[in-house]
Amino acid sequence: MTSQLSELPKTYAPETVERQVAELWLEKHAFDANPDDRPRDRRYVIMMPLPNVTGALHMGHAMDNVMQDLLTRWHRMAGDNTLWMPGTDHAGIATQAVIEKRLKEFEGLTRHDVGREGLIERIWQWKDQYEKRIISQQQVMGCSCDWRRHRFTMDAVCARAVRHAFFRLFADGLIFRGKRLVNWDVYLQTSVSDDEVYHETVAGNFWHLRYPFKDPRPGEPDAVIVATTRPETMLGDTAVAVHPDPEAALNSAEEKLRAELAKASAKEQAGKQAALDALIARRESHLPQLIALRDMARAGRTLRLPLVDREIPLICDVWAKPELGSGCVKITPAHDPNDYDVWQRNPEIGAINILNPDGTLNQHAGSYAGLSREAARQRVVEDLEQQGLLEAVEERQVDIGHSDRSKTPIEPYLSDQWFVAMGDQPGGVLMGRDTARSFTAAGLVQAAIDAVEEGRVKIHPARYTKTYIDWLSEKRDWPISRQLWWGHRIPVWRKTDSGALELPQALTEQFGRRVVGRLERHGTTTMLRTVEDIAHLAGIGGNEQWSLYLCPLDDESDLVGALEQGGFTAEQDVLDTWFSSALWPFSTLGWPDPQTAALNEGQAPTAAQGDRADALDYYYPGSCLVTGRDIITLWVARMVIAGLYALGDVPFADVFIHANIQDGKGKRMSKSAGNGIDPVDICNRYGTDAMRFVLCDMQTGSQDIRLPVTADCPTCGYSNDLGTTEHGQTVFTYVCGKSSVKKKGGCGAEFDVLGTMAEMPAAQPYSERFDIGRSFCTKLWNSARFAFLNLDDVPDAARTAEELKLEDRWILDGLDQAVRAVQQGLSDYNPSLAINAAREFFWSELCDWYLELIKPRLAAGGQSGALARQVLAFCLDQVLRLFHPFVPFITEHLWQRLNAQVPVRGLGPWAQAPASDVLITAAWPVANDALAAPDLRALFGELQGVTRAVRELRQRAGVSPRQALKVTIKAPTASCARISEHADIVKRLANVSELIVDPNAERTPGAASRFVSDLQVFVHDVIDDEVERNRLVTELKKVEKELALCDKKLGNQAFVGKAPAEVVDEIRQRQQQYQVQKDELLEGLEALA
RNA sequence: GGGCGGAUAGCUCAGUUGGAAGAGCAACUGGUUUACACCCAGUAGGUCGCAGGUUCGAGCCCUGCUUCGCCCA
Repeated sequence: MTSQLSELPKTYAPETVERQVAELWLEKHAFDANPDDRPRDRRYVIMMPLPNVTGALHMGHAMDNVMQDLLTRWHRMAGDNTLWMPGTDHAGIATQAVIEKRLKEFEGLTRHDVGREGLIERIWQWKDQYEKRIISQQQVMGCSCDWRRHRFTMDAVCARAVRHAFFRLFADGLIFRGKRLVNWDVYLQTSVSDDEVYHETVAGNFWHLRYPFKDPRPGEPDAVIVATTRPETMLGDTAVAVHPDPEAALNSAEEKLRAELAKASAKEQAGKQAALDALIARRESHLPQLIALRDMARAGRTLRLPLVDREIPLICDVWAKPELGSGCVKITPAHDPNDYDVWQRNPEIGAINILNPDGTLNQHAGSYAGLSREAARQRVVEDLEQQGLLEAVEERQVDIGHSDRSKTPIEPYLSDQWFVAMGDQPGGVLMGRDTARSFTAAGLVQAAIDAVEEGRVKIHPARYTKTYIDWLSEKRDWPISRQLWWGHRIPVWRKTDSGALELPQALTEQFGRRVVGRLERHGTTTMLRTVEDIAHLAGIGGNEQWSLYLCPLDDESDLVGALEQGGFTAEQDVLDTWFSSALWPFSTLGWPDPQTAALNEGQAPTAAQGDRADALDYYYPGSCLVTGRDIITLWVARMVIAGLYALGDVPFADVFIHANIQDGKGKRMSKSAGNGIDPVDICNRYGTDAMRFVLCDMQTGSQDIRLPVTADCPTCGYSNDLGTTEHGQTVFTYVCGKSSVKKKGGCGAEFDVLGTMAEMPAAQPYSERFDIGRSFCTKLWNSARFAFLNLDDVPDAARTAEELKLEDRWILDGLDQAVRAVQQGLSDYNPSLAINAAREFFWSELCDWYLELIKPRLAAGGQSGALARQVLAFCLDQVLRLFHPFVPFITEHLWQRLNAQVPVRGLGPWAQAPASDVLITAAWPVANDALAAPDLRALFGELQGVTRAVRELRQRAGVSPRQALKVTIKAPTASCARISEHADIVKRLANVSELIVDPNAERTPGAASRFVSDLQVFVHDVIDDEVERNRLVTELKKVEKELALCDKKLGNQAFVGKAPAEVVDEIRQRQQQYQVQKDELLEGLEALA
């Protein structure tokens, strides 16, 4: 009875299987999502967190993608109309920084050498190359995205969405221009957001400077001392501040210290006490002078700022801390965030910007103009010292912000920037204009906070909700301009002039539809939204200065021509990347108008097809956003805001935050750090499914994941643990065998791990963690192989549960429990729980027990064999379905083979397996009460217990597994019949030749014994009586201990009185069982004596 | 400085509302009975970071401490 079909190869070969299966899915259009008549609750949409085109994907992205694919495949099988929307992000600053760096390294050029157009062209080439690479990586990983809908944040569809969103925000008065202190990257010459700044503590100095008063009076101090870590900024000082009420400030500082001292631990006490003493001493040493200075400030006295010889006021402001330093502080509003705040409170002091965009000093720095920051610092210190104005220099650890992009120190810098107003607005903000869901929110951020607090967006794990709310609650305006060339140009034209304001008619007639404006004059802002709004512009005249900002909706020539004709100049800055990313959940679906979206050739339509809804209507709002926690504030919050603003509804109902992948040292994997590994390398080495299995297994929901990485040296083959191996010339290379821990071997040759160093031999990194994934695939493969050897002529007859044997019903019950657990695990965003429930069933129940049990039935054939084959085919069918979302390739391949051999499966109407030509769209298994057999679990468990006891006794006695044994079970009379009935199970699995069940059995000489709850198992003729006696003594001690524990508990009135009845009952039963075992043991010992 | 998370077997990690401490890998012992040695059977290994507290009962709840990491200022 051999199969028509060829036998499966003995080992699983992922590379060929994966290729075939990928082609099959493509051929079946299995990833395509098209609107149909399925209702809203039967749709499932995931918008991919768009990877940026800076570089290729690493294992962290692999985790993100696999999680999304897992959910996508699960929902697709469950019958949802499922869309997984792929795409890539232009990542303005990151990408431009990479290209500029390469330009410098390989060609020695700057962006100014190649020009705006030239640079952008180079970036597009880079983008094309890496986008291709990223998509191919995702396809290798099995991502089942609808590739026909792939978008890029700078393509025509997304660009139009950006223009519309900007236009609408502008018209609503939510976009404004203002002077703000920004983080200035002097290398890239752009502002960077707070999120793009990292802090490092470095050794620095604290310089104490002396500023003389302009004309001190007798008895007054003739100078103040201020301290700074950046002495060159003194050139931009516009004031010195002293606290308005130094005594009160000292009092409150003292009170606070006393409170801390009171609850300080013994260890901290000494330090706190010293601080307190110092503070009290200051009252004597500093307070009188600070009060004098305060009075001088109130009297309007001024100081002479050294070096530039500028007169600056002494002012009162709470930023000055009487308890620190001299109690006075220099104020540099244009170059320090705190000083900027002081300026906001004291506008009369003004602000002086002393920096050029490239970080050199400008004309305001007098004779220091043209110097770099570093050179200026040195000169300023020297000159002050020469003039006797340098009081002291302290060494000090200084915290310095660095740009994440260029790795250079950030300079706080006052400049004009565009912002989105995130806070509450007078009159509120209309959200979802022109939609059925429009509503008015207090402000953009408030709408996003409400959405989460009201549960319309749920974040998993829930604790990240706090991160989201806390960040948003600050309601900070969003700076959206970037001084870059790569990105969406800010669509604003401006003109600053005085006198009459006239506009070309081509502009005025488009007002409200294609142009809106913002007029600023003498400190007031007027929004120009309609033709009527501009009527009174005619009234402007005289010498009055004004600035008019116009926002055109598009770049059609009539508008651009009119703007040029009117003397307007276009903004040079581009938008923050996150502006376009925020629109991602709907820009990708064709917003604002899916009917007219400018799709690429061959792409799936966004427009309505026949009587089907358009893509935006059908797929918005989406279902789940899957991402890492670092992006909650940057992106998740902004998508919620944008979705609510544009469409009046949240972009997704759930946010699934998964773990980050770390290297062996616990550092987050990233390409730029050189500790990343390419998932494709792992797929090639272990198989894609193996990688996916392990990623799912590791995603437990609470912790980040450590992935120790190894690389075999390409020169000598030595295995280097990259967690301890030392780097070579760059962070991307390592030196074989050179380690921070002592080890032997290695040849000392340098190698590369990412293939980025062309001239260096490259190693392919791997991690032993993926072994278990490969083992799993092999096991699945081989169990299927075994099944196929036995699945010819499987009947398709309807069966009843009563026809089945114990093991059949037991395995179906196990299957049902697994189905429920997998469903629960996936619903709870706990892939590890889900995959392990499935694995446990498949491996520890189906393979280890069921397959072993039915082997004789399969061999014997007949009715019992036919039944076993039918059950086996059904179980295999269900196992493949259950595992498919986790390990799609191997399961699809085996499914094809199963379909060919056993096209019709199922045990009858109560246990169906609906046919499907491809597994990817086969019906997902659902919980089935008809399969459940909870009453059989205890019985089968009892038989497993006996089997294990016999195996253990055999092993302990050193008896070969091949030698059959004689076994007697002493059981309570009530249990005897049911155990005898299923004695075959034990006989088969423990290699027992003769099994007697007897309520009055007694040990025979040479028998080893073991308890299995209330059963006692005797394995005959395997042991010396002396050995058995010793074991019984040991066992007795253990049992007596347990018994004493039970007795103690039950003797405790508090326990019996207060604990729940079922808990007390359980202890009683336990006590009883130990009592029986104790009696048996004593009896046994007596017999041996 | 504020917030969040981790510390459980040699390693990587689970542990649901408090009610006899778990898995995988590694180790050890035995095994090629025709699916699988990437396998099977069996064994050993833990003062759940430390100290208090609440409770009849704490890995889990509360307080403090030690230590590591992340986020924010």
